[in-house]
Amino acid sequence: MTAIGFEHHDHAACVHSGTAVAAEYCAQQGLQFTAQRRRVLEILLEEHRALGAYDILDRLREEGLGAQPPVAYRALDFLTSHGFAHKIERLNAFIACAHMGQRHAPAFLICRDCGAVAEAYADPLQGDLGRAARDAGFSVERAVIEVEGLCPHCQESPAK
Amino acid sequence: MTAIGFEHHDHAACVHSGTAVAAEYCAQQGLQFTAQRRRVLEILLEEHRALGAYDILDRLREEGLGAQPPVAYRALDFLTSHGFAHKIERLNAFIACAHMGQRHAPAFLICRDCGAVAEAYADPLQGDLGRAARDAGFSVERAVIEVEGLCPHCQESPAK
DNA sequence: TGATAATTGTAATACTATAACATATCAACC
DNA sequence: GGTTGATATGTTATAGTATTACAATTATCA
Repeated sequence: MTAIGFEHHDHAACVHSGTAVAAEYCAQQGLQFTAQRRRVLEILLEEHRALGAYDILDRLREEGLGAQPPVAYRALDFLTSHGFAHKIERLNAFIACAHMGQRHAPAFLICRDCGAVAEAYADPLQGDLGRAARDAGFSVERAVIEVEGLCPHCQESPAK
Repeated sequence: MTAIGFEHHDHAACVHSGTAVAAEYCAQQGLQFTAQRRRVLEILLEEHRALGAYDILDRLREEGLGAQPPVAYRALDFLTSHGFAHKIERLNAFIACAHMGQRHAPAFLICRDCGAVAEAYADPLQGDLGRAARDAGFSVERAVIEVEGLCPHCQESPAK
């Protein structure tokens, strides 16, 4: 599995397929894929970058889909808890999942110059980290793995 | 290098040696290890857990060392930028460095039950993550690696 | 249809962090 | 020792992120 996020691609297609996968999963699991939740996922897929909860809230407000912070946070909680989106802790921001429907332990590559975020995969139980956890007798449930640096494009021509 | 944080040990000793290492390093580098900065590091070493900036600010206030948020944030910026403390992004909190004076890429094991945090080491350039970064042409400068789960103690007798 | 659970609307507030600018202190040089 | 420029501190105000609490509505299913 390779990182997704720095190369160009067909946005419309990933918005469509992303929401379709989420809708399908919700139908199977008896989850309500409501208009608000769907719209927030669409916004994340359309923007294809990490957005703050208040950026999303602004969009919802414009569209008359909700005006108060809990509206955005609830939808984001739903999406993140079911793996349709992820929170980037380093940025206090959210991004649509790039591997929708696949079980995965996400890791993120964050460009400090242009802000682009790519989603990769990294098993937290492998390598140094897994060894340290086992040595400490720590049972791993979830991992936040976020790497900062420069994306290929910004190494050549800095955005700022 | 093994994780430090879940086992008991001599606090007074680590407060003393931690500040000594920081003081020595600052002297060598021509950095000002001021009373405020020293005190914040001492507080972090004494508590030996992740503290929010405002927890620290409360302590400083009690001691008459500063009453406004920038006081705490500035000291924490100094300490984190020189490796004497680390920010735990997942918790929006700060913890004293457990490997003071050693060059290292820290990783953290966070117990979701009791809140204890252990510091481990994990080279972000190894394993899946390093491979994904290289494949994407991404140059890594810094990594946030924070694992959540249960510490050995809370696996046996949950704190909550 | 009625009971129950899940979702949404809304106001208020808590928590986290920074900008901006004035004052004070330090370090280095004359 | 005093001047100067850089660094650090004091303080006010504000920006940005997130949650609590409770009322109203909508969905689900017996």
